[in-house]
Amino acid sequence: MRYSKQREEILKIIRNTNVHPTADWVYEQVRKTIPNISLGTVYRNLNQLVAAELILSIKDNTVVRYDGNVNPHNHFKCLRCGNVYDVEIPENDFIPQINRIGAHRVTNVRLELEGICADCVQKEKLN
Amino acid sequence: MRYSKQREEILKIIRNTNVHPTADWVYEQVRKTIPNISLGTVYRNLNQLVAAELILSIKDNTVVRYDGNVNPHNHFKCLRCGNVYDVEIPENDFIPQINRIGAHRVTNVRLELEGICADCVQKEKLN
DNA sequence: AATATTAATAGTAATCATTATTGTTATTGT
DNA sequence: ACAATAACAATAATGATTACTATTAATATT
Repeated sequence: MRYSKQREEILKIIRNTNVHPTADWVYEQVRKTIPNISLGTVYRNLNQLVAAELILSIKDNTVVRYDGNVNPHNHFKCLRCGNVYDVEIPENDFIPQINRIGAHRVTNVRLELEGICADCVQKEKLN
Repeated sequence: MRYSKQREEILKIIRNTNVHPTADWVYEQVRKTIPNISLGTVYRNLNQLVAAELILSIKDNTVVRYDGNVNPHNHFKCLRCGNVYDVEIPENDFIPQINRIGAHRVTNVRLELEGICADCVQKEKLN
């Protein structure tokens, strides 16, 4: 993978946010510094960065979101505001029980959490 | 929701399979008995059946799959053959620890499992 | 440093699952 | 039987993503 300023900028943007951006959001951001970048370039580079394991991709409904935090962790989606949060869960607590599901060999466990985030819970209390 | 033979047929098809079909698969099946049914009708009815909680929808990569089993359960996807299996997990074992993730209020926990299914493990041993 | 090689780019067209639209048909209440 | 309207078939539109093509730029080689 040879260097390009487009890819460097895209990686920097993803590492400097915690909003789990979509390709389109990244596109809007990177256009501020590289105005004539192509949306296709953003998609291609996001895929390359995922392949190189420099970022993670998470599927949210119909869109793909990206995450600069490559440490194993899970996600919590707020059903009210739509934000996606990183959550650390001590996987050891429940993974062992999961590895023997029937006769299937489990290699990958993803926990998807939904609910109301702390901010929205707070706002709810104010009403 | 008023009656239609199209919806009845779609529901029957989903209840009589365990392949977690896509909209397109359902469309091909239902065309055997209702040849001039429209793909749009299949999509609209699948959405209505999900809203009525008569079936479940599960997202698999870029497509949506449907499941006639509405009891709480999780899914295991085989990375070799692509099949999606229902798996029953005693949720009680790990859910309690999860409900207190930070200050977020968790209402929904989905566990997505991946690996090699029993059939593929078996085939692997034969080689 | 100049040149050759080819990955990466910008711009745009194509794809694919899904949803929306429109005119017609079928179900249900009166 | 008839009116009201949910559901239909057919098809157009949408939106996220990928593919294509000619051009540009990063790295290797002389």
